[in-house]
Amino acid sequence: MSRQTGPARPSLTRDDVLDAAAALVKQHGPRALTMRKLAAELGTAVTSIYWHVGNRESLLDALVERTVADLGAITPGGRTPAQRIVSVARALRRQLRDHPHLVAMVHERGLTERMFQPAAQALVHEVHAAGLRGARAAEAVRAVLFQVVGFVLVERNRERSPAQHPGDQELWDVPAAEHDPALARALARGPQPERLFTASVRALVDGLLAGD
Amino acid sequence: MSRQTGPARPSLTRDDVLDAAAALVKQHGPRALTMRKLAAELGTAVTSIYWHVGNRESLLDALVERTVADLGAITPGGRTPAQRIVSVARALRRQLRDHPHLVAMVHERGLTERMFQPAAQALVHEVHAAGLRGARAAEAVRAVLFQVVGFVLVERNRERSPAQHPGDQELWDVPAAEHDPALARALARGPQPERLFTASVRALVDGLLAGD
DNA sequence: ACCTGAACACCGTTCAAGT
DNA sequence: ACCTGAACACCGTTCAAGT
Repeated sequence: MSRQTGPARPSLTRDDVLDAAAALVKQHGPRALTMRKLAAELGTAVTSIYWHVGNRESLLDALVERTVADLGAITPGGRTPAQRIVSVARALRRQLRDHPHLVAMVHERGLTERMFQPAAQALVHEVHAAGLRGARAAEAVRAVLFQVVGFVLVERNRERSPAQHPGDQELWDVPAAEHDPALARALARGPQPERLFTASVRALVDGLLAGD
Repeated sequence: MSRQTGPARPSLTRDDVLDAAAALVKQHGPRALTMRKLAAELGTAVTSIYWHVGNRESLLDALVERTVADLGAITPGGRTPAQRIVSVARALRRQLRDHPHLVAMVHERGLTERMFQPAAQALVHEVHAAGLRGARAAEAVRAVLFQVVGFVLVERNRERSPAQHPGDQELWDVPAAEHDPALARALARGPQPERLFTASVRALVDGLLAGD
């Protein structure tokens, strides 16, 4: 249970701590990140870690901060503004899915706004290009952001607890699909997140751009 | 730190435990629900609780189960199917907001599907009335459910950590609002959840019903 | 059937002490 | 400036023992 990567280290760095913490989180999630396990992994006393990062909470803060900073830009693609908005949403979801524990951690820390700043900037631009102005435009941007983050949160959770207590089949079938076997089948099959996400965002964007 | 409600209790009941647990969660959230605090609150030994509920995890499971069961029906209102779908979404959000810790607990336990069964049934009905069939209908139902749950999750979190690290103002203003002071102001003001929610759901539903 | 205290293995964190 | 062990106050859970 000592350091497994890299050569002998002269003295412990704040970055060493962050690296080891990141590795632990990546493998077993934030709950498995224990100050004591971390110390064991680094081959130091628990209290050394406190000297470098303050405490567990600020360690996690720093970790999130660093991960967010490394995310990379979001560049829209597509011809129409609607297409480009959808592509931003998909890129954002992709980023979040690539760092499975990040969403929850960002979410718990209330850093959502900061985290989605690049995506938000892109969205502002595209929404403007689509002709929305003022409060309507702001609302559209936020609607998409909430949609994406919310979706990924729900989706991530579905994956973590794979066997929903009542299986999808048994849960849906009774009176739901009224004379519509195709609907019944689709419900029983369970959601297909990729399709569902794209369809949802597209519908939302269409609705937002259409006006009321 | 002993029992504060009701008269002397002859012997500890599983329901007593659940009641006390519910009270603790209601006041300070699930994290504050400690087996030892709970025992203190009930005036019993910690180990008695284990006899009645197994362990902390199943205690929380039971708590969620009971709360969900007590939620009450969702009855759509409005004239057009679109209006009725929006009203289901709003009713669902209302239910979730009335039990501030419920969403997160349900979410963590992967009981989302079960929890939204009543709302889902109503949605299936309305979506069908709106003319959607088969896989399209199923997708619409799920899109709305994901939208509502995701929104409430994001929203709840925003409330828990009120001061976003960079304030909304400073975060948004730089290049975002291009020659659109009203947009800049709206972004700086921060979201108005009630309005945003309604607008989002309406847009999503419009988009879903419009077809692609 | 129900309740108890003692004990175990884990936490995060502080602090005085070392180099 | 950096690292250490000891200690504190908390956890969840098990178990043998009581009534």
